[in-house]
Amino acid sequence: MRDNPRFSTRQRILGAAEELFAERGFAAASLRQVTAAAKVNLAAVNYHFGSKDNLIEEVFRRRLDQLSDRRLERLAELAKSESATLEGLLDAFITPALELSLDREGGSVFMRVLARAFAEHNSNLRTFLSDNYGYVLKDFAAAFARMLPQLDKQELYWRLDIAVGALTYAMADFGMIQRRSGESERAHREQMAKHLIHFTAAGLRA
Amino acid sequence: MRDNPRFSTRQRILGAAEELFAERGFAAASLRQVTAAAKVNLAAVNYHFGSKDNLIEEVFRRRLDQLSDRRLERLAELAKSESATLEGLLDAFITPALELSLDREGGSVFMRVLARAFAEHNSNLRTFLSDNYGYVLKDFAAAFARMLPQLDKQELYWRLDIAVGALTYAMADFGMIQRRSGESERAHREQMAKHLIHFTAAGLRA
DNA sequence: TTAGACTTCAAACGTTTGTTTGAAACAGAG
DNA sequence: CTCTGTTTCAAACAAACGTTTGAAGTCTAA
Repeated sequence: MRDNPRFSTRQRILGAAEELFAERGFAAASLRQVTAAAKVNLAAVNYHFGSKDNLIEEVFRRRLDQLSDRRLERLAELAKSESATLEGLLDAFITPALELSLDREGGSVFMRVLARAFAEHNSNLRTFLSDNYGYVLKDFAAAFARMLPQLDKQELYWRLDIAVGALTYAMADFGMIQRRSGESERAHREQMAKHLIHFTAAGLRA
Repeated sequence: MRDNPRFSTRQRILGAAEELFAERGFAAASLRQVTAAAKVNLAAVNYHFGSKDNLIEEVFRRRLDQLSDRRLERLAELAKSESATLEGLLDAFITPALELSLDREGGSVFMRVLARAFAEHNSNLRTFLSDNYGYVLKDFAAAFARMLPQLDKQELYWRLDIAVGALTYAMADFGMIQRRSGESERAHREQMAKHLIHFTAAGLRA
């Protein structure tokens, strides 16, 4: 999609920006690199998005609106059913991210962009993410609290913090484990999600 | 130390660079910002380090040489004693990092720089770190393999990957948990290490 | 076919970047 | 003191940055 003429200028810029932000970071990826990769004119960024900062926010918005909705849908389904487990709750959080990362049009790359947002101590970006998507984490935290009543608030928050770290790091593919040759991207990601759920569930319950 | 005249120009630059790299990233922190914070002349960076890239490597070298040595010392002590546990092994890895992060001269900031190195897909940097400090992770991985003989190689590597993610994220203080008012930095960090060991040990054993 | 809005384009704007330069200031040894 | 090597300094370099401009091109509806 990065440079496919059948997509609009807007979409091509978003796709190229996402890839370059994941690869080089927000500051190091220049608009000239982005527009060259997207095969559009340099001025198109400021015409369609107003500024580089707005472009960065749009890159997040395009994916996070859908991701947040899917996560909350799964959480709502879980709340209705009587037989919710800790693994099910983790699955509700992880599977939408897994599906996004398997999206044919560059979804996997976005998870790296998202992890970069944690590394950046950029307060504008953190405020934007917290203001617009913080309620998702809040809802999940409440569900975890109900699932693990034996843990006091402090203890729970410590463990959720650690779990989010493991999830973020793994979904961004920062680790050392490479996809085995002959194994599909999908199979690799599903393996990862499986191990992630198993590991974090044990850590949360311990 | 950042601008304390009793330290050498070289040390002041390293200190200021470490802080700004942690705060803004390697690309976004400019040499002019670094030299201004260190209260030294702009040209001093190229005089003492040759280039910005060399400066970045030196920021890592200054801390990682010591950190790696301490970790391997603890690992060697553990290998001698007969009563090694999984928690002890995790402690051998984490405690040196904890001590570094409590170092009065900006050690805590360095853990954020280290976490940024994971987020950066910069291949020069990754090669530098892997070439110079990869043997530490290798030695620890072998020790974990001995400690968890019931896990096959694939399973073990998945879990270690996830554990390293949790550790990296937590030690870099990327999470949401804030130090409670009235609690010392040391007490906060020690709490974190305790939870980290408990959580990861459960995940590895699960 | 023409009017009007929307989109693309090459070129230029003023800043800021990493790096280099050559002279000035400093240190310790003879 | 003078000499010598080391360190600091202000100034300048070309290159790259985000952004703005006004004209050229494209499309739709009348």
